[in-house]
Amino acid sequence: MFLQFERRVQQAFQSHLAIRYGLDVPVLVEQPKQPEFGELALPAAFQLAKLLKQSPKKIAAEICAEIGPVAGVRALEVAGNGYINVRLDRGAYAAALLAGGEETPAAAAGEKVIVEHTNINPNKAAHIGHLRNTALGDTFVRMLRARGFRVEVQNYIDNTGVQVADVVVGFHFLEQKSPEEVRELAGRPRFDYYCWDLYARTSQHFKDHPETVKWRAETLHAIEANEGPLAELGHVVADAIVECHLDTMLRLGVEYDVLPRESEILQLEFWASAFTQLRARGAVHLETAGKNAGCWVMRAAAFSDSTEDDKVIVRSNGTVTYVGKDIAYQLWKFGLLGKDFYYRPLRTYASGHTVWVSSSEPQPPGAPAFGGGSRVYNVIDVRQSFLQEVVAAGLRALGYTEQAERSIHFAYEMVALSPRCCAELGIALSEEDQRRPYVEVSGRKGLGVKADDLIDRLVEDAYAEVVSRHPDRPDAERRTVASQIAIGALRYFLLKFTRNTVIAFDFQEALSFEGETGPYVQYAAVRARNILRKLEERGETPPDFAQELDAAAMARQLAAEDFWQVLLAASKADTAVERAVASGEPAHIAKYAFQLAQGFNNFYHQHHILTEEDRGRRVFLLWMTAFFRNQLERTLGILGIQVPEYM
RNA sequence: GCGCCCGUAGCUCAGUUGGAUAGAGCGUCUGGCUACGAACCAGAAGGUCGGGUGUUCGAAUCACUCCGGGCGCACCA
Repeated sequence: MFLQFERRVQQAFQSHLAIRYGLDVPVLVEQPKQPEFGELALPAAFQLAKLLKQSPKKIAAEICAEIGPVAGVRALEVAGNGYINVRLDRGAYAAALLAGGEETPAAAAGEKVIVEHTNINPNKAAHIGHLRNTALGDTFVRMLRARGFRVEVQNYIDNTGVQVADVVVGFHFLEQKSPEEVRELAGRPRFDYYCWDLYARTSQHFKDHPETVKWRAETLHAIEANEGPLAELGHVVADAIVECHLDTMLRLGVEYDVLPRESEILQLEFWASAFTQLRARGAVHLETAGKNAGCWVMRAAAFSDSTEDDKVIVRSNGTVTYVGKDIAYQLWKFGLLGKDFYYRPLRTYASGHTVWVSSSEPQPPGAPAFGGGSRVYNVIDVRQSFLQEVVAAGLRALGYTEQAERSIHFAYEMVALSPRCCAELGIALSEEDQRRPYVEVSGRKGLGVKADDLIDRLVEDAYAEVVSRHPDRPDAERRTVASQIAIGALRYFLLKFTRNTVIAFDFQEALSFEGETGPYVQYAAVRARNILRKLEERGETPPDFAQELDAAAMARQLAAEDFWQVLLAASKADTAVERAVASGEPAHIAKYAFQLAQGFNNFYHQHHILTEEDRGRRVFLLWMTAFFRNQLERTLGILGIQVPEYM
C-alpha cells in the first residue's frame, strides 16, 4: 500500500516538473527519519536549484503552491532549506488498508528466474557455512516469489569430484569396505557424520603418506569412467549424502525443484557441446608451448584487464576442469546448450511438491521443463568470485553478452569460527590462529559446526523453555513449537547479517532467543494472535471492521501519533520486500521484521486492548492488531520463519 | 606483486546507494509482572563513523592517499 502511495507522489511531482519547468529529471522520494517530517520527503528543490539558479527554499515553496491536490495527500510543507515534506491523509490511508487493495506484484510475465543454491559436495555432513548459503538462497527465492517472479530452485550436485573421491578412498583403501558394506552403513542414521570423520581422516592420511595420493587419481578416473567398485562406491556415498542434506535443509523448510548432477553432465556429454561452441568462436585456444603446453586455455584478457594468468579449461591429459563444466552448466541454465538432462522424481515433500534429479537414461514423461531461464542467480560464497567471473567471460566469448549480464553471482562472505567457539568445541589452535579474529571452517580438516548438531542444540534449548512455560500442553505439540522457535532463531541469525559481513560464529549469539532474534519477532506475532484468540474464547465474534470503521473514525484514532506510526510501519511490508529484492539483501527484510515487532510490542504494552471500554476505540485497536498480525506473518513467511501456536 | 571486501558505541552489527539531530541488539546501571503470559516494556550512560586530503548546498556513504584486518589470483572445487 505504501508503495502505491510513494509511486503516486513521485509521478505527480515528475509530471508537474515536466509541465511547469520543462524538466525531465528523476524525482527522488525519501522516507524521513524523523516522524515529525511527515511520511515522505522530496529533495527535488535541491536538484532544481542549480538548473533554475534560484534558492531551493523558494523553488520548494513554488512547487508546493502550484502542484495542486495529489490523491491521498493531506498537506505539503517546505522544511529546512528546501525539503518538501508530504503528509498523508491518515483516515483515507487506513481505510484503503482495510479495504484490502494490496497490489498484485507486476513481475515480468513469462520471465523465469533460476536460483541455484546449497550446492554442497555430497561427501560429508552439512555445516554452518552451508546453512548460510541455503538460508540466503531460500529466502531470496521467497522474496522473488513474493514479488511475483516465477522461480526455479536448483541445487547442483558435484557427485564426481575430488571430495567424493576422497571419501571413497577412505572406504576402499583405508577401511577396505565393499560397496555392499558401505551401502549397509549408508542406511543407518547420520551416515553423513560418519563420512565427515572419514573425510578428515583420509585428508590427514594423504598428508602423512603423500605417496598414497595416487589413490585419489585412480578413484577419480574410475568415477569418471563410471566403472568398477570405486565408481559404485562413489554413487553409494553421494546418493546417500544427498538424502542427508535434503533432510537437513528440510528441517529449515527448504525445498528444491531440481538437482542437476555432475555425473550426468559428463555422461550426456554436456561438455562436448560447450567445447564445440567455445572452439568455434575462438574462445579457447590450444596452447603449444610454455607451462600450459597441451592445454586448452581461455585468455586472461577475456575475464580480466590486469595481469592474471590464462585460465586452463581442458587439462593436458584431456580432462575438463571445473570451470569448463560450469560453463556448460551455465549455458544449459539459459537454454543455450542445445541439450537437456533426463529427469526422475527423487522425493515428494509433505507439501506435495516433488524434487527431481537428473538422469542419464530416458525416463517416463512427467517432469516439468527445467532450465532455460532468462536470469540466473548463483548463490556461492565470495571466495569463488574469480571463477564466477571466468564463467561469465565464457558466455561473453560465445557472444551471449546479455546472458552474461544476467548471470549473477549472489555472493556472500564466509562463516568462520570465533576463537571462543573454537575453545568450546575443544579445537586446539596454533598460536598464529589464536591471534586471528576468526578461523575458517574446513571440511577437509573436520573443523566446523555441523548443521544438525546446531539445530539439535537449538531445539533442545527451545524445548526446555517451552516445557517450563507450558507444563500442561501435550508433548508432541510442544516439540513442534520448540522446533519452530529453533528454526526461527537459526534462520534469523543467518539472515540478519548483510551478505558481505563475515559471520564469526558464536554459540552464545546463535543460541540467543532474546533481543534482535527470530523468537523475538515470533513472539510479537504470537501476542497479536493471542489477543484475537482470547476474544473468541470470551465468546465474542470479531467485529466486522469494514462495517464499523470508516475513514473518519480511522482519522480520529490515528490522530494519536503512536497509533499512526505503528500502522504506517506495518503497511510498509511490500516496500521493504521490494527494496530488499532490488538490493539483493535479505537482511533488510529481517531488519524490517524486527522493527515491526518492536513497534507492536511497544503498542501492546501501552494499550490493553481487550479491556478497552470505549467501543469504537476497541474495534480500532482490534483492527490494528489483526492488520499487524497479517503483515508480520507474511514478512516472517518470506524469511521462512513460522509463527508457533504459542510460545 | 595484482584484484576484491571490511574498519561505525565495551562487544556484535544496521545505516533506504549523497540528505535533516549517526541507529539497533547484547552487556552495564535504574524502574516495571495479580493484565491480551516479562522470549516483553520504559529510562540512563556509552561515538574524532580507522587517520588525512579532496569533490559540493550537504559525506559514515563518492575520489585520492596512508594505517590496520580478511579473502582471492592451480592442469583443486
